[in-house]
This record gives sequence, C-alpha cells and structure tokens, in this order.
Amino acid sequence: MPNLTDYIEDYLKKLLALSSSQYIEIKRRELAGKFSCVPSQINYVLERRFPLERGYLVQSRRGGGGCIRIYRIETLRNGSWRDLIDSLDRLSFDLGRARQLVKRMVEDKIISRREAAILDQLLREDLYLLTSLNSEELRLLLRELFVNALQELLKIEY
Amino acid sequence: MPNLTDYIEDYLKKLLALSSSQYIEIKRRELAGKFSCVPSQINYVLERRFPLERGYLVQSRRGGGGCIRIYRIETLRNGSWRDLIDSLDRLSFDLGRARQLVKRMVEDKIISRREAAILDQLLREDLYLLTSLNSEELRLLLRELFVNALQELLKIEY
DNA sequence: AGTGTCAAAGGTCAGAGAAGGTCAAATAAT
DNA sequence: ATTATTTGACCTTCTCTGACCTTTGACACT
Repeated sequence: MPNLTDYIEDYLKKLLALSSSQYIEIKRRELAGKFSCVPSQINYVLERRFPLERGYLVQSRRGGGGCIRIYRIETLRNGSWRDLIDSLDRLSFDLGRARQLVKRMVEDKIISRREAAILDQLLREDLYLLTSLNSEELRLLLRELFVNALQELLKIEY
Repeated sequence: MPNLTDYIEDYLKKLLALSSSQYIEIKRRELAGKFSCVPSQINYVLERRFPLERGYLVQSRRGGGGCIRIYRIETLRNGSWRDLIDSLDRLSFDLGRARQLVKRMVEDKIISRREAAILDQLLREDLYLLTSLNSEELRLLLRELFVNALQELLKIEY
C-alpha cells in the first residue's frame, strides 16, 4: 500500500521521464496542493527519494518566482561516463569527440562550466604549435592529458 | 520560472555583451518603462545582479541628463591573482611554483579542489615522457598550457 | 557673475508578499 | 522497538512597490 511519499515520487519521476531536458521545475506550494499535503512534505520526498547518491541533483530558489529544480544525473551512477572516457582512450581519440564529450558532460552536470573551460583550453591545438611535435605525437599527448585530467576530476566529489 | 529581475538582468547582460566598449549606459526611467515597473526596481536589479564581487561597477549621475553606467570589470580578487599568473608567465616558470600557486588558490577559494585536480594533472611531467620534447620545450609548453588554462578559468564566474 | 527656482533625473528605505527551508512532535508501518 | 512518514509552527531569502529624499542642470532674475 503506497503512501503519499511514494505517489509524489512516482509523479516526479514520470515528469522527469517525459521531460525533454535534463531536469524538471516545480513549485513547492503547487505540488503540495496537488497532493493535498503540507509543503514541507515535498522537502521530505526530495530528501528521501532524490538524493545525490541515487543520481539526482536538487536546486532551489526562494522568494517571488522561486521554484525547485530536479536534475537527473543519469549516467553518474552506473559509471558509464568512465566507460565513455575509457573508450576515448582505447579507440581513436580525436579533438572533435573530446570537445563533444566536454560539452555533454556540462549539459549533464557531470562537470562545471569552469572545469570545462580548462579542459577546452587543454584541447587547443594552437598552444602546441611552439613545440616540435608531429601530429601523431600531438594526438597521443592530448589523449594522455585529456583522459588523465578527466579521470582524476571524476574521482573528486563536487 | 524567471521573474522580472531575471528579465532585466538578461536584458542588461545582453546589452553589455553586444556593446563594443567596456560599459553600457541606461536611463533608469526609460528602462523601468520598458519593463513596466517602478524605477527603483532597476536599482534592485543592479544591487542584486551587478555587484562588485561579480565583476560589475555601477556609476550614475542624477539630475537632468542623468544616467546609469554599468561597467564590466575584473574582480579585485581575480585581478591580483591574475597579476601573479602573469608574473609566472614572464618570469621563470617552473613546476614547483606552478603547483604552489594551485595550492594557494585552492586555499583562498579562488579555484575549487576539482579545478585544482585538473591543473595538477596538466603539470604531471611523466605524462609528457612519451613525446620527444626536450626539457626546455616541455617547460615552455607547460607554461603555455598552465597560464592559458588559468586565465580562461578566471574569466568565468562560479 | 551670482543667486534662486524648478524640473528632471537618480537614490533610499521600509513594508508587503511570495516563495522555499528547518525542525521537532505526532503518527503510522514494519 | 525502531524506522519512516506526515504535519505545522516558525524562519530565511528574494522580489516588488511606493513614498519620500538628493543631485544636477537650465534658466530667469538681479
């Protein structure tokens, strides 16, 4: 026999599944109204059913126009990001794919915009012009630097 | 779910981005009119969204022909660190000093632990062993990568 | 030139209202 | 008995408005 918390959890997860973006936005009061409960019930549900460990990130803003955002950090849990990085390592590494990966990781909130900025700088070919590296050497070096940086980065919690 | 303040902030930041100079000039009354709000709302937006700590400087003149100027500037904190970075650039760059700088920036909360982790990886000499770089070439490359990454990083707000 | 007045800016501040957050106590489930 | 849920009183943050204040420049008057 499901309880209120279960119903609200299901509802939010359905919304997330339907959403075309990586997150949903809710109004605490409204949602509480829909389920005829006190607003703080929503906090309880978020705390219990949408913790970071389970792959959710909750952010909120108070005041007029405030709201709660729930992000799905889908691939963080099963470690598929690490697999992706490893595949970059083993298979052909190229700049385009690396940059693409950085972009997606930002979108999925795996890394921050600032972290992405460093990685993007690292991938700037022109910075390496002053060296005598040939293009294959450069590719291997970039791969080494990029993959390593990313692996270390993901070891540390936000 | 954006509110009035968000809209006005966006509008002003777009103007700033489009502007060819370091600042934009607005008329408080006019702007308030455009967004159908009271003039003091503009002050509120400036106070909340364009404070010095975030790299904005707001000046104004009262009276006939008065107006408000919003400058995009570098924050003091970033500025003094940037000087340090530049000095690393011009003077002798070496790994020890670079690592030390990273450490101090973390302590001063200019950069995060994760950001530091990427920079530290970048400074790992052993990653460059697979290349044919001699030690002076390596030093120059590291300097280039490091200084560039840091400079880009400081351009982005947390 | 000096002064007074007025209108046209912009500035300040307090208060109302609109969210969301916390925490402890009561209740229900296991 | 212990853990999970639910509620409600109280708190903090953010936004918006309106009444009232200050500064500046133009112009008229001496």
